Amino acid sequence: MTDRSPLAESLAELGPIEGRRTLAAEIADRLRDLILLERLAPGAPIRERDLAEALGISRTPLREALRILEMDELVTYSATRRPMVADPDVTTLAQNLRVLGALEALAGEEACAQATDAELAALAAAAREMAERSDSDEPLAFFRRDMAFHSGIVEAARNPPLLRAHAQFNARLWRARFISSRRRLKRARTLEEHLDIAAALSARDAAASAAALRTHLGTAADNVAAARHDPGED
Amino acid sequence: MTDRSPLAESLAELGPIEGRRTLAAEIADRLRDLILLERLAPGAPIRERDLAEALGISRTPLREALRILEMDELVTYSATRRPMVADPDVTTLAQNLRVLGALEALAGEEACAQATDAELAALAAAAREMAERSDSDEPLAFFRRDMAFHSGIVEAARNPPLLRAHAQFNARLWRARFISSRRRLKRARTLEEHLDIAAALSARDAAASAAALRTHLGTAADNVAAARHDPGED
DNA sequence: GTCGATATTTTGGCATGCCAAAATGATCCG
DNA sequence: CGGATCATTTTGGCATGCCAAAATATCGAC
Repeated sequence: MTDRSPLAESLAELGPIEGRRTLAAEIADRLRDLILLERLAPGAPIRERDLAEALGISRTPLREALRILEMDELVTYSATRRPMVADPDVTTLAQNLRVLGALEALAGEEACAQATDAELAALAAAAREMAERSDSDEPLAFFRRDMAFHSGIVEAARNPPLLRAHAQFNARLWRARFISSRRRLKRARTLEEHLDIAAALSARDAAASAAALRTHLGTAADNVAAARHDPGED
Repeated sequence: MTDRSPLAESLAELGPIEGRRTLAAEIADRLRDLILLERLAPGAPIRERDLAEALGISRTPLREALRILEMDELVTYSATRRPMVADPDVTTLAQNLRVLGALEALAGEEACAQATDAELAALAAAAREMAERSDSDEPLAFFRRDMAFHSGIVEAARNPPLLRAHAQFNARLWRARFISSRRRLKRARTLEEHLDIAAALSARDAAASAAALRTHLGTAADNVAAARHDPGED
């Protein structure tokens, strides 16, 4: 590190100025996780005072966090401004899924032009590994691999705004996709499609990648719809 | 209106419960306009106290509004959390524009399936009218028609999440697109492309609509890049 | 005169408090 | 009893105040 005065140095050690985050952002992340994992049930009302106390913070940063989650559509407000955990219906989920499909298709295209060979190889390896472990993997582990594969594609596109938008829509759909993923019905198809996608990417065939991703997201939409109509099983 | 008790009625008249909005949301909208119209200059630091006072509100709702605009990427924060009006570079604008293109392409596809004949006719009429008025229109009026045409397509898709995402990205790009639109360089091409889009939509040809919108947004990207490299003129 | 240390001011983050409006519960009349 | 009315409590919205950290100004040494 560069030379600094004794005072400046001691200050630097105690208070890192880089990458500081606000409580609100931190809380938004925590709440996001709680919502995705259904520790906060969909449709459940959110009482600011209680939740703030439970989190050990005051209402001000909590309210800012709720604003963030409102933009993410993970928290909605009643007509009388009472906040609650979002609980989108099938139609809304399908609409979001189509947008996600368009975003991933674009990501696939851009990844063909922007990704390094190493990245594409890693994606291909991930798809292969998923296929091999398919039977042994626990639902959550399988699902995480699935999500990581998709996120990897978007990262490879090297388009930060796209990455953020993708993360946003992905979060909205996380729960629904996880639920439908637990029912192993179409795992085989999912895995095939992943391999198709990886192949198209490795060939740097933008059109094929986009097409493969679109049909894959279409499959996801079918799965979500099916899971909603026929809840039980797992 | 339905029968109500005298008391309930008088209360209803004074305090409309429907569609209530918060100050923060209101302020976010106002600030959005101020940013888009450059009454708040790109890159300018935002002092919460001053701005709150200027708006006649306290810092709390202003801060919540800034959170909203941060998600919209119209306000950014320095490493030390000092808020300022966003000032995206050309690369970022191009990246956002590609996302916007993907969103509009999807909107075009869905509009082909969802829009009413009347909506499509209105879009075609709008494109035609724009072409006719092309020479007489003031830059701002021309630009507003342009934006309205695009928004009309997205509305016709009847996909609320898509509509919101589109509005978000559109806002990010508003300034840049307006600036490039003022330089009338490629008005003719813009108008042609609008007619192409309208034609594809009227034919309810999803693939053609998507393709036309994509190339159109590509043109927009070129225009933005050109305007940045060669500022002056108008 | 310039650079660096230190004092001062400014700024954003968070907590607290108050208020109006909505939700809830008690009450009274039919 | 049932339903409307009124009292009570709860809740979210906003303003205010305090604090720590960053920015700026001040000063001093070389």
